[in-house]
Amino acid sequence: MNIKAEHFFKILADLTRLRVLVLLSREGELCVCELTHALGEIQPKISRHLALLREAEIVLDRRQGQWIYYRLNPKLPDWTQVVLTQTTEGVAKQIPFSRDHRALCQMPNRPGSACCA
Amino acid sequence: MNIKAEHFFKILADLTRLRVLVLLSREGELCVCELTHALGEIQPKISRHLALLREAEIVLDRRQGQWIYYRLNPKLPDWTQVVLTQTTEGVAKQIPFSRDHRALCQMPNRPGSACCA
DNA sequence: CCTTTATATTCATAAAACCATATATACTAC
DNA sequence: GTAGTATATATGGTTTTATGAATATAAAGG
Repeated sequence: MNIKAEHFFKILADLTRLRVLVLLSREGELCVCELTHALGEIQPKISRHLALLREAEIVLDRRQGQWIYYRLNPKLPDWTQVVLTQTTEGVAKQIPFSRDHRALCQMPNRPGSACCA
Repeated sequence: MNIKAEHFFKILADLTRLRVLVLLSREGELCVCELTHALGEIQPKISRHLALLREAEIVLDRRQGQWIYYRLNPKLPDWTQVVLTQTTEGVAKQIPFSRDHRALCQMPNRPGSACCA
């Protein structure tokens, strides 16, 4: 696959999308309602940003019943994978990224009742 | 030093700034007229983007006579350094980055008469 | 002083990005 | 079928960002 560096960074240049990517990187796969709860944002906002990530082929989605699960695209070019990994590690302990993770773990009635490590 | 991930990526999310950073990463230090020639852009445009990079503390500048030389800030956080390095390696052979480097090497009357490897 | 060269900044405009609200679609269960 | 939940998209407004053109500043050399 092919992604222009400029476009790749444009996608990362928004706090909401960055928070989504950091969470997906830590958790592997999350549905829209989990992301909405973790970030404390309204659902259309999350969906719009997920659409941008999906169009850029940075994330993949799959439907399971009424839920749609998103995950990082494993076929990203090597250098973008390193960039994403480094970014995730670099900011995971900072606000608001650490708070997002905590909120996710405390989400009630989480579909699939997944549990954060 | 302290730079927010979101802001860092906003800075990288512009093709002109990315070209400047890739060149600086390869060459170490370049003055404004070298960057202007290498990218084939008008001088105010380059200066404006350099100002943004300088304000974000991603690059440092030093005056030498009538020239002002720019270089990457060595005190960037580790993760941003890795990101920059990976980006540079990832795009160095692609257009327009490869072309910028060639244009720089072919610049006539280059101050300091530096020579690209 | 004046001229030339290098660099920075200001200004007005145009394009892009983000947002909240409202609405539409899709699935599930009855 | 209807109701409820999950997700997506469309609309209109506001803010941000990039741009070219013009102008300003600073150094060097007469």
